[in-house]
Order: sequence, then structure tokens, then C-alpha cells
Amino acid sequence: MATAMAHEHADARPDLLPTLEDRGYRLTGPRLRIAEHLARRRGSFTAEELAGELPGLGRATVYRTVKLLLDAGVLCKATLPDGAARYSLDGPHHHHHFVCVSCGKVQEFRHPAVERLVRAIRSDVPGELVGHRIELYMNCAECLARGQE
Amino acid sequence: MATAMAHEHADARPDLLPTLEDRGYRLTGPRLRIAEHLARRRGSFTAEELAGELPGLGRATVYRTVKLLLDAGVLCKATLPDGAARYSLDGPHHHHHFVCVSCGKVQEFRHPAVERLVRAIRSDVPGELVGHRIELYMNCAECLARGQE
DNA sequence: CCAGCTAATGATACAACATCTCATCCTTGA
DNA sequence: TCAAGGATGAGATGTTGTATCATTAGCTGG
Ligand SMILES: [Mn+2]
Ligand SMILES: [Mn+2]
Ligand SMILES: [Zn+2]
Ligand SMILES: [Zn+2]
Repeated sequence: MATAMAHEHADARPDLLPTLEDRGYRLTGPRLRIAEHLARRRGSFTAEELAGELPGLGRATVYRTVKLLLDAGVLCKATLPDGAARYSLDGPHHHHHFVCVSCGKVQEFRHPAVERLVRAIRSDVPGELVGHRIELYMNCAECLARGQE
Repeated sequence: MATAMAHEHADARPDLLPTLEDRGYRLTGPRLRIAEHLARRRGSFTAEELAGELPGLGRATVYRTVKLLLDAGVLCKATLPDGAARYSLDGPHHHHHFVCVSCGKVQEFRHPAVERLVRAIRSDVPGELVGHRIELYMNCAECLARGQE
């Protein structure tokens, strides 16, 4: 990594089940399987891919659980330029995303100027800001290297 | 409008057909109808809505033409938090979007700090930045006023 | 530990959005 | 004027996600 600004999640979060329990959800077999799979898994994924990686689990259950984990803050969602949604384990702090348009890899980044910018705009806008999405699209170093082999 | 930062497109672009012609596309009846409709229309729309507003035109043709106009820079695409795509006539300059999560209205805005920020990040990132998406989600002034009637 | 309540599951249908197919039409340039 | 081939549109197909609902299986209170 060139700077400390961006990072990938190297460590999976083992506290996925407690998070669900705290929210009053039942700890079921399917949710356990999904949690174990996510802890082992690397990189970003679509809900469809996740369902494919977990044969025996119903598609609807996988979609429901992804939404659950999104609400719980365990997963976060990045959107590709074409609108496709990719999920990845979420870091604990507010952040934004680098998304590789070639391999779909999602890296989180934080930059103080981003929030400063949003604050500056907020005071100028006739209405109520309720959220923002900032995604930077890139070809990651790995994809660049692979491309010019 | 409270500031000069943001604006909606008040004036439609009459130069839609020449743009297509310059790109080597044929000037067909369906494209003419779509162009005239867009020149008259206000606000943002989905491809599906546009197709509904143009009975007699094939759905596939509308979708194809929207993509064409997107490539030509006549239309721009904003993405709602749920992933839905909304199109609107595009201004001539690079910009970003306010999107009202209540009524779907899209307002363009420019802010020098945005591009300054992207430049600052670009030099820090291990890879090649190929684009960015910055969308600010809001409840617009009209929706706020309507909500507390 | 058990029974019962009810959340959760999953097969399936449904829905929205977008693209593909291909026979036909029509714009365009020679 | 007349082919050549781009464009159209009805319909099929694909993708992503949600709704139904009968059945399963956590959880809790007794
Ligand atoms: Mn994230
Ligand atoms: Mn725009
Ligand atoms: Zn990559
Ligand atoms: Zn609004």
C-alpha cells in the first residue's frame, strides 16, 4: 500500500454472530454457515455469487441475510459504474471506496477533506442532506501489472 | 436556488440530432420522436418511464437510444441509494449530482473543492483512477415543504 | 426437558429492469 | 433509384431482487 489512506480488510470479523444476537435475531444454521463462509472469504462479492458459493442454502435466505448484515454494519455495499452492487466486510469507521473496475476489488479509504467538503456543501444546499456516496473507480495495481504482461 | 453552485436544466438542448449525426448514426423516426420528447420534458426519468411516455416506440429502441445518448453526453445518469438509475439532460460541464431521495429530482452541482480533492487522492493511490461518482442524497426543499403541510 | 410460539427457511412465483434475437423496415450513399 | 446494412420492435431471455406460504426449527417459559 502506498499510503496509510487506504486499506483492505486483512482480518475477518469473528464477531458476526454476536452482532446478530445483539439485534435479537435467531442464530440459525444458515446464518452460521454464511458467517463462517464470510470469515474465510476474501474480497468483494455479489449476493448472487455468495448464493452460488453456498449450495444447499436457499437463494432468498442468502439475499435476506446480506440485507441483514448490511443493516447491522457487518457488510458494506459498493456500486460499480454500471450499477452492480458488490458487498464486502465493512470496517468500523465511516469511509468511502476505491473500486477496481477490472477485478471488482473494493478498498476502503478515508480522507479528511471528503467530510470537510460535505460539510461545506451542506451549508449551501436548499434542503436536507441525508447521505452521500463517494466512489473512486480505478484499475488496481495488480490489474495494471497483469494487463501489460 | 439559494446559491449559484447548483442548478437544474431550464433550457432543453435542441442540438440532439446533430450530435447523433456527427457520430455516424442514422436519423430515424424513433430517434426524432425521442429527441423531441426530451426537449419538451422536465426533470429526471428512468428508461422505463420514458418508454411509457412514448407509446408506439419499442421498449428496446428506447433503451438503446438512452444508452446512445448517454455515450454521446446528451444524457447523464444518477444512481439512487437503492441502485435505481435516473437519467436527465446533461449540462455541458463536468459536474456531480444532488438526488432527492423522496421525489427523484436530480440537480447538478459543481464545487471546485471536489476536483481538488480527487486530484489530491489521485496522486496517493497505487493504481490508475479512471473515474469517480459523487452523489449527495437529500430531501429537496419542495419535498420538505410538502411533508410538513 | 419439553411443548408451543413464532421467527426463519426455501421452493416457487412474481416483478422490475435490461438485453438479446431475428425477421422486417427504412435511412443512406453510391 | 436501389441495394447494403443499420435500425426497429415483438417477443424471448437474462439478471437481480422481493413476495408467498407451507414447513422447519430456534428460543423461551413452564
Ligand atoms: Mn466499506
Ligand atoms: Mn448531470
Ligand atoms: Zn483490480
Ligand atoms: Zn424532492
